[in-house]
Amino acid sequence: MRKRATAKEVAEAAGVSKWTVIRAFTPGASIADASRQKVLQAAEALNYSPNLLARSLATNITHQVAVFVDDFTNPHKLPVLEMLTERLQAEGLLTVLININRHFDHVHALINADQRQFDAVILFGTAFREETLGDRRLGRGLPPMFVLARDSQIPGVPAIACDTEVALNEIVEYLFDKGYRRPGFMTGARTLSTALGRRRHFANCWRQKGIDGVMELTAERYSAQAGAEAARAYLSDSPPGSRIDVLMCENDILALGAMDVVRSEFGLRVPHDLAVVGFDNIELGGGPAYGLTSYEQPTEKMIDAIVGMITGERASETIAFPGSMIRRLSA
Amino acid sequence: MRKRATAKEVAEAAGVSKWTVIRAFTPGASIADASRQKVLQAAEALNYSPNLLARSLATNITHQVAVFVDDFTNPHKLPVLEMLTERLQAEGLLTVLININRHFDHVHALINADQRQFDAVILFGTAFREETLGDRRLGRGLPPMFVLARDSQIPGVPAIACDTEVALNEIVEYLFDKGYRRPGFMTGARTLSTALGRRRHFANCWRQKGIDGVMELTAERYSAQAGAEAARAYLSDSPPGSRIDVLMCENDILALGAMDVVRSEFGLRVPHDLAVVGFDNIELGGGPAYGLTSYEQPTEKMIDAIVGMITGERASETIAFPGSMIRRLSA
DNA sequence: TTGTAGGCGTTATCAC
DNA sequence: GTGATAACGCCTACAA
Repeated sequence: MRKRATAKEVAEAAGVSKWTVIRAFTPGASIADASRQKVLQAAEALNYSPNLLARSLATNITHQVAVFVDDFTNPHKLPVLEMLTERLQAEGLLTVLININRHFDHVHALINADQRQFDAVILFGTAFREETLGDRRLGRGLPPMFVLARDSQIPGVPAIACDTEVALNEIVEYLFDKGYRRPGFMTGARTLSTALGRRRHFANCWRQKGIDGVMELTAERYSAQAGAEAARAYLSDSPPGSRIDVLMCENDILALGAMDVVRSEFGLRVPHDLAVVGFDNIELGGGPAYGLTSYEQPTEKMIDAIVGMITGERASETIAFPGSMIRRLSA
Repeated sequence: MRKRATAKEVAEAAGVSKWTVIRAFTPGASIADASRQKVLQAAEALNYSPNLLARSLATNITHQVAVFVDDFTNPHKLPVLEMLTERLQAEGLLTVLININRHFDHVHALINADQRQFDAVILFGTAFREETLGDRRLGRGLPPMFVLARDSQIPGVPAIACDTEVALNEIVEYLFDKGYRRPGFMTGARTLSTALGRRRHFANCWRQKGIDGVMELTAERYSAQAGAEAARAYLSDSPPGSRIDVLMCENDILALGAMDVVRSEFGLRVPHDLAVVGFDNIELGGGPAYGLTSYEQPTEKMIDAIVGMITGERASETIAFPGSMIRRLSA
């Protein structure tokens, strides 16, 4: 059976009151050195350490942050999670990773996060409509929320993301300079607004170059396989002469799947017959097997910002940072 | 300010005692239907839901499981995390993802997990020596621990993993049948026992085939880049005639990095000049760009087992499940 | 510097 | 079926 020593027990062993024990474990509390030593010694002997659960109940601070994730197929999530957990831990915050799926939806997760008194909720690459919240109002009951690596659909919920407008401008500028004139854009279908927003913006950039009409490819999910299927469907339907000459994909994992099909199944050369561009700059896209031209999100800045907002060192507001274009051989 | 309604407030609003409110939210409690309705109505109005923090303090059950991870470079971690969180959530358990690194080591994390009263700790792909525990004894104070996807170094801590003995036998059998005779094995250096154990077992299998001596390559970490460096170092030092003819890597990500170097920098054909085998069967290894022969861990069984042990539906004991060989073109 | 009351929001258990 | 008392282990405030 699990049985932890309590402050009371330590107090008895040390011959002081339990409040003195508490003080010994409270940085900056006024306590005599002699008492502190006695307490620490007794605590050591009893293997005592404060019960953070009880502390949280009393202080209303859990030092836990929920991170909602609904897409585990993009390898890019992993390094971001690594950095995020590290920074949060450096601030004394632990990360509760919550898998949003069919059986456990946003509302469910949010109610849970509320009941557990998490200090904050991060929507990492996921979002929901304002209506989803129903009657529950932000600011009362619900923990502060933030959207990471995506735009926010919910008024009052700040989004910390890469500046996609700047990114797409830079990408299109680059592609135009390279001489590409028949662009296509592949989205992962799942979400409406974000993906469609990006696609629309991509199209706008081309329009400013005098090029109207961006071919639209739609993958079923965000995975290499889905990217492959979408590329296959497109190439099967389009005769060689009428095809796009550059395909921008919403993220790298789609791009790699598409590239597989382009090269292996249709024998096309990348970038000569069809150029491919991704987004995220995942490690495997950078190797010689793909040499994928991509765009790197300013992950570090984004995480610094969101952690600062959670700790209160920084004002909570929507903000977008510029990333950097990664030029390789695929486009 | 966050302010949640309490059972007491609901009680006043509903004109009952707070214990009746609690009963209304306790499945299977004896309460009159009329009272329950009154309570639920009042709760609805006040937006009340039970405070799980207080409940945990009183019951000594947090419904939270800590998952320790110290390597975020292997993309294979992501789908496993997805399945693990989903299964845990299905059992009403949330996952606290803890990043073990220089600034936050196992001991630190374990003390924290203890203080927060987590129901269990999963060491996912990571482990430490028994000595690390110091004086703290298992079974008293510390939450129950499990090692996932790796062997356990700690007596009393069960490991749930893929049966590497069976796996390596099958792999070597396959390679031998294919005609390979000069094997090499690449480990990620970091950990001693597990990696070295695998390498030793790999060597044993070959010895049974009458082949002594397995070339040993050592990567600095588990990443494509580290795998590439290790392969580069080896190939640079070994003249063509004396080289191994098959390279088994401890995981896919090392294998992909190695394959990049083998093909692009040294112009060798895979598998003709040098065959490559990985472990984990990550999505990107399966595409035409690599066609990596690999070995798939029985993730689902492993997770079912560990979740069963945590919930107590299953006896806690070390167990290894056989996986399945994935034959592709790289070997 | 130290001790005391009272409270945080539940649950367990017993009396009515 | 319902109410009440005593925990759970800590923290904040105030008093000594």
